Amino acid sequence: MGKGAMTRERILDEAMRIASRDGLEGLSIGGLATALSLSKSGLFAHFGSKEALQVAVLEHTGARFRERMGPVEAATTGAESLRALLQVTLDWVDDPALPGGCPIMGACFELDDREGAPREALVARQVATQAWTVGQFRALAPQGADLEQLVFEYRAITLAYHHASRVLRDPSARARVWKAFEALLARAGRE
Amino acid sequence: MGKGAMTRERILDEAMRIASRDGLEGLSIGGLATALSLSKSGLFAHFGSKEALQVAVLEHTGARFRERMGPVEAATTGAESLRALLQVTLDWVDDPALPGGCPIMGACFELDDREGAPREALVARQVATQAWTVGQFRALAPQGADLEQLVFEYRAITLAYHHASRVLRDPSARARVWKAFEALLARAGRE
DNA sequence: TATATTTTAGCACGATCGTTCGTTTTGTTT
DNA sequence: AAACAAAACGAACGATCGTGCTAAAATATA
Repeated sequence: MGKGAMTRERILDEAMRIASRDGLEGLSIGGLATALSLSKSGLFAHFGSKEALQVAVLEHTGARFRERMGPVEAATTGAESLRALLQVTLDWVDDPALPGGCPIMGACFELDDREGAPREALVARQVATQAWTVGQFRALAPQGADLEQLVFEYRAITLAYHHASRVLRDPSARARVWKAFEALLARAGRE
Repeated sequence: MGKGAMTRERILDEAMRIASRDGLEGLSIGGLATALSLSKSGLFAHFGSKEALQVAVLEHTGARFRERMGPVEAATTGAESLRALLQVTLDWVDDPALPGGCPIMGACFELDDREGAPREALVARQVATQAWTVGQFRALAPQGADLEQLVFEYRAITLAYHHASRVLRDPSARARVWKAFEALLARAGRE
């Protein structure tokens, strides 16, 4: 890996951190450069535009999340996979490297009504994740089950965790998540 | 109502609209003034600071939402109340006056990690809403039920609607919401 | 080590940000 | 109609925004 690629990684790690707090729009080139002791123009040259930087941050964030999927891939059953995914997700949201929670969840509420490359990058990632999750539910639900419905409710739980934990600062947010998740699993098996 | 109060209302209606798209931070005094054909300083004088404007927008949004609660108050049972609330919420999120969805939901992911008056105003409102919803679940669930858990899952559904409808643009988002909600009601009665 | 290429820095630009000030217009009250 | 209060305006401020351009420094290649 050349030097350019290395600084690019350093930049994106810090950008991910900042975007988790301030969002992709609140992330500024100047502030990012200062935080890394780089010149604004030097940093800028790595991406060419702010929009390209935002796309890079989204992809970098997805890659960093994917690095943590070891326990999920180690699982053997659909239920185990989903349990592991949820555990990884909760830890991800609470990671100190993300002082403002998951930047992708934040981007969902920031880019939902904006057109452009960042939104497209975001949606593509969301759709891919959704497809994977559908597959996990297929492995544990009886044939004919409404798999997309189950995924809808699964994502609902993760969004509610973000809300309960970060907005309300409810200390029992994790317990609520697991209770809701097990109820969902039970319903999936029954349906 | 004096003239000052009238323009203030006009300002806040437009500010709510813009904040729904661009968030409370993306909402700018200059842009808001231009959209209303007012001078920047004249508009600014109504609030004294951007932070105060943000707080005013949050409170104004809450008031506008409360104006739509008629069907909810008309309901007689807890289940009917919650059904009506959910219906009102879905229509609210999709209202053309809010091109970017509910500004309060957006604020939840924008202010969650920021300290200050706007966050406090937001959380106070969320806590009050939560208390009201707990009361509705109490009216339909058997004694000893985990009411806070039910509210957690109720809010999960509304957050997931925002996501499915606005991010994924899933045309069956509403159907998913109602299916999840009826399942939740059934579980509440059983528990 | 000399050369070619990549990476970083410095400086400046027009635009916009939130905010302050003094003035002028508008509305209300006596 | 006169006097007062409220509201809106216009201009300017320092700061920061994203984005060019050019030169210097650092790295990779020969």
